[in-house]
Amino acid sequence: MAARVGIRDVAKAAQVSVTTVSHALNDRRASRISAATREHVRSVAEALGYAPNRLASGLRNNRSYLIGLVSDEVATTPFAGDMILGAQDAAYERGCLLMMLDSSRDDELEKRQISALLQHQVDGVVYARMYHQRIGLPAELTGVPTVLLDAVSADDTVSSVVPDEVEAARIAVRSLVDAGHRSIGFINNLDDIPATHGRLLGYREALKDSGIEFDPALVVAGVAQAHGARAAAVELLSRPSRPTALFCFNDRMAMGAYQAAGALGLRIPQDLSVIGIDNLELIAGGLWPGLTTMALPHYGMGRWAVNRLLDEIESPDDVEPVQMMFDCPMVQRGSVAPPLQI
Amino acid sequence: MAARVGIRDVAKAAQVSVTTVSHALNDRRASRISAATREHVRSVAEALGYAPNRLASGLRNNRSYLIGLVSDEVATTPFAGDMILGAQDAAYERGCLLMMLDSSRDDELEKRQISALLQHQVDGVVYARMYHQRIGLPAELTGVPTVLLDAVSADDTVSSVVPDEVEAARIAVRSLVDAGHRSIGFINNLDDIPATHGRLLGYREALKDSGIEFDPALVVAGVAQAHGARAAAVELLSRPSRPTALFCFNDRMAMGAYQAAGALGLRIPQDLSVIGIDNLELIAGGLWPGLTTMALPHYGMGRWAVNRLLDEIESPDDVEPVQMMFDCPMVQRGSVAPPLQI
DNA sequence: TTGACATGAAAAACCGTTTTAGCTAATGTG
DNA sequence: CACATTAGCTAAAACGGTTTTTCATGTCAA
Repeated sequence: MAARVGIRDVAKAAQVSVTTVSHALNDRRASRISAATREHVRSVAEALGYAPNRLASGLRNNRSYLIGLVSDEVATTPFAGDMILGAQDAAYERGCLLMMLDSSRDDELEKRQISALLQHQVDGVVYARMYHQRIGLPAELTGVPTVLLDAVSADDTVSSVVPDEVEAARIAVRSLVDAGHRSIGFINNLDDIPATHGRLLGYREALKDSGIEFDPALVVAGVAQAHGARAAAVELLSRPSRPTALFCFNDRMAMGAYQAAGALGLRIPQDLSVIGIDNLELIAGGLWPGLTTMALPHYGMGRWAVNRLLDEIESPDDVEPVQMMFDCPMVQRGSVAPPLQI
Repeated sequence: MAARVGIRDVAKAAQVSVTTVSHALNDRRASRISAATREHVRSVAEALGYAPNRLASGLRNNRSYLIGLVSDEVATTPFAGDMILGAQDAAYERGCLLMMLDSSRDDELEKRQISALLQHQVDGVVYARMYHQRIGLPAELTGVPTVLLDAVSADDTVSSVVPDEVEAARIAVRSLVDAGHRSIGFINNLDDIPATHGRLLGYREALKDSGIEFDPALVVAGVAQAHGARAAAVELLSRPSRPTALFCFNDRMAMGAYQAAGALGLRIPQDLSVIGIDNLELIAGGLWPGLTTMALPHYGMGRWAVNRLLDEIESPDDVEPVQMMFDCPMVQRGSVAPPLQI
């Protein structure tokens, strides 16, 4: 590593004091320095390839320009990348870098990892979960600027951002209604999480808005994976008067619905329309025909979380926490069509 | 944020000098301090909840305990999480934290991002690619300890780790042979990347080892996605004497093969055996029946890269770069069976 | 001519830690 | 007993920046 060039080297080369160099480069007290000197110093710094040592300036300014991203299940969650990327882009745009931490395994580990983050003097922490949930914040984070990503806090003491589950389901179901379907099945998840309840609510509201009576028999549930939906879908589609469309809790379950349809000899979308949630390219783009689905706004939520965090850090007054909801856009592929018997 | 407790506070509370505190806590010059004092200082530090400021110690030691992870396409690559997690686990075990950076978009951005990393005084950089490739290292990284992850350098100047493509393919194909198949199709990728050539080579070697003559007509190619394999598989399986098994370039292409089989009325695994590469849980676990496939060792490669990087950082002599290859274990699900006509 | 004020630049203090160089008192050696 | 060694501890000097304070000019009004 070539001996780093420091502010002293620049000062020497430019024939001025280190103070002047600092003032010339950071626009802080710009008034105290002549334009000519500033330009001179800047060109010398550029020529020398000077880059400030963030450790040193962070030490003095009590600001590291580091943000911790604490998450769970990064490895097994396909949208993790989008959330991370959104967070990272926002951080970079505002001059910060992201420090990643995955603590899926145990709370003890999470504690120690968070304290490692704090030792590195992170300016704040984005506490991310890989699916929308309601959580309590680890005690280590009290007093540290924090924003929740894809989660809400049990007590509304910190800002958070989550997708609007109800609206996503409502839009999905309405699109089926608009295509002409009147008998729409819902393959739901079994877990007791906000998405499960929110999407059921949205399903019911969309039906109500369209003047279709809610039929509990059309709602079935399974584990949130392909095989969980397969059995449920087979059951639903084998009935004498089967639904003409299925709204699935997520894309994986929609994959199971495809398999059930295939087993029963139903063509998608001619005989059966299917819509999912998640917009997992791997599945939605890989299925045949492509799956129409609601995209979860992970990238946008990641951006929002970091931006909000930096806002709160940079203006420590006005710290009223904000609970944000993001809309889920629909991504049309080829799995929705009008029902045959219309 | 409660006023942080620093080494001075500990010194004051313990009635000793800051020097003594530093010595008592870091075992460095332990000989110079009495056991009694050390214990006393430690208990006081513990009681006060003292945690050292890594920025300050990094400044002094010229060691930040930060590692940069530069990657591309994190958002769109399903294995990204595994690589990141492996890297992060290894880093954490050795007292470091990871700083993430995704520079998929453009080289100019990558340059600036890497320089941001260097300003934060990272101890080294893991330069990761999301699929096995041969690359040149960005100029900004010369002189910075670097290890390549899932990539090899054009000139062998830095250590690197990649999966053993040839061996993975050989094992996959051999397992089909062992199941009794003699006519095995290979649906390859079109891109000119090491995986494409390596897996073809492994396919040919496995056939040769088994005394089966290589038939170029059994090798077809398409874009590395489900639809790319679908057409290729339909063509291959519609021939009068069709292969009884398909080795697919990756799991997405295997998904296309499933679709082709379904369209042609072939049951998996009774009428057709399929094997993939990647072990994408989303696909391999979601398909019906489950897909037998070769797992790419992303987690292990991530760990290795960070450990190797820290080894090189911690013993700057002995910097002979190492080119490492990782084996790919087979994950059996339900897509391979003996051929019917045996 | 002198005091008030503006401007530009240098010097010093500071951030929290580690390391170097001393200092003191106790111990060992002849 | 004189002297060297060493154990145990501490003050002070880094580390590389930023911020604050101080100082040296120059300008202008009274």
